[in-house]
Amino acid sequence: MGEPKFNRRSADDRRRLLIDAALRCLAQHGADGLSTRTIAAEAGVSLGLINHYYRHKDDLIADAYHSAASELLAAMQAEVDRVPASDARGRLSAFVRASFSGQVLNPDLFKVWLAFWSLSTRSVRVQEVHDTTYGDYRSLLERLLADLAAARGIEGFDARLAAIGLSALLDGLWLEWCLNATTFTPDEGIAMTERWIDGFVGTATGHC
Amino acid sequence: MGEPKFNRRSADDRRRLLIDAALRCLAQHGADGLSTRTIAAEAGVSLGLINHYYRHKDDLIADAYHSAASELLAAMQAEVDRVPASDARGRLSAFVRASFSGQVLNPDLFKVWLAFWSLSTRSVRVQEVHDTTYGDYRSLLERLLADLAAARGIEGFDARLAAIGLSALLDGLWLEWCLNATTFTPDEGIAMTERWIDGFVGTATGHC
DNA sequence: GTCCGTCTTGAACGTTTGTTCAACTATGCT
DNA sequence: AGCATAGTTGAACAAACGTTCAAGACGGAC
Repeated sequence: MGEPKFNRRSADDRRRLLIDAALRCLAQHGADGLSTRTIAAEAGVSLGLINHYYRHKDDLIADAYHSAASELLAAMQAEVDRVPASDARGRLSAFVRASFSGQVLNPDLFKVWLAFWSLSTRSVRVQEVHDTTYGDYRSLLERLLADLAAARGIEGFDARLAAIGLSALLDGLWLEWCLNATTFTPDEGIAMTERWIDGFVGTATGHC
Repeated sequence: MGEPKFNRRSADDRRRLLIDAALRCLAQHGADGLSTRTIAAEAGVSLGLINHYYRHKDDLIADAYHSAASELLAAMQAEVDRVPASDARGRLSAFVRASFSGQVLNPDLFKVWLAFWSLSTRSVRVQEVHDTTYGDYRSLLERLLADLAAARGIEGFDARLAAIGLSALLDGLWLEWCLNATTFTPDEGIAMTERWIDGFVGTATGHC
């Protein structure tokens, strides 16, 4: 007669439910407001279920980090792929534009990442997730930059260093904007980054 | 006869003692390991003393943020001032070198800043400290960049935007290195930043 | 030497934390 | 229909948290 007190789900469904709930909690309350009880309430399940699927809270957060980072990277890649491979410069611009879109330039997302970074200094599990996902992120940038250098016939271009510099500039602008959104506008951020790209690629061979 | 169980100190001395202890705790254990009991133990005082000088723990952290940021900025300014004002480019290089010195490029310091950033999204008190200290930081950079542009006779130079970009690049490289020190060396970071400066100042007028 | 003011102490309180586990129940199988 | 399995629950636990406050002790004033 009465409604069932709970439904049974597959392990994959449950894990996704818990991960999404954890990400919402992090976005809302930051790292300090993230407790097993908060996550359970947000997911609409009982407290004990979390420890049934994750031995420790940190394991869930590591999974959430991996999920969020993968999703973000996939979204960036999709934006890049809207531009044909023949237009190497345009693909790079698509990446930059995506980096300053409302989905990324978001104080809530910043709170989530702050929590991940904090935990990565304490948990090797999270540290590993960071290393792999950030490596993928930089690989994408490196490929885009190398393609551009190749298209312009630039030789001896250090794509690795360029990718590190560009990702640092993007991350730094993202960081500053999330900490205080009044210092500059997203458009100014885009202009600054575009200029960096042109400067770096333009002077890579030592001439103009 | 016996040693006194405690010594009385001035309010300023006590506050400094507590601030330094809090900073050491943050460097060691990060934001999560920071409790009033840990700070008290590190400072060698009783638990109650903290709440005697600071109504709330966040007030102590805000004070610690202000202290650490001021000290860091003063150290940077001192390094810059070792180069004569006539050498605008050299002063900027001194700032860059100081940014990649062992004192700054330090995972322990990173943990401290992570805690400050996390708290700044929650406490208006800490947010205010961030806004003022970061404003000072960017003002110094802006002055150095404007001096360089003036020395080179560049007109229409947007020092504000340049300072934002340079600080973002520096912060981004600092962030990446602290999260994973194997991706690039400090010297590579210096080279990248120097190149950014030359590129930005060189192309500011639109010619080579 | 004694006294007073206040700086300092540490026990105590009420929350909240992560984790455990015995009990319960939905669900597929026979 | 009933059984076995396993997904789910929520009470319980010990530990740690920030904060309060009455009691204690140092150190200067007299």
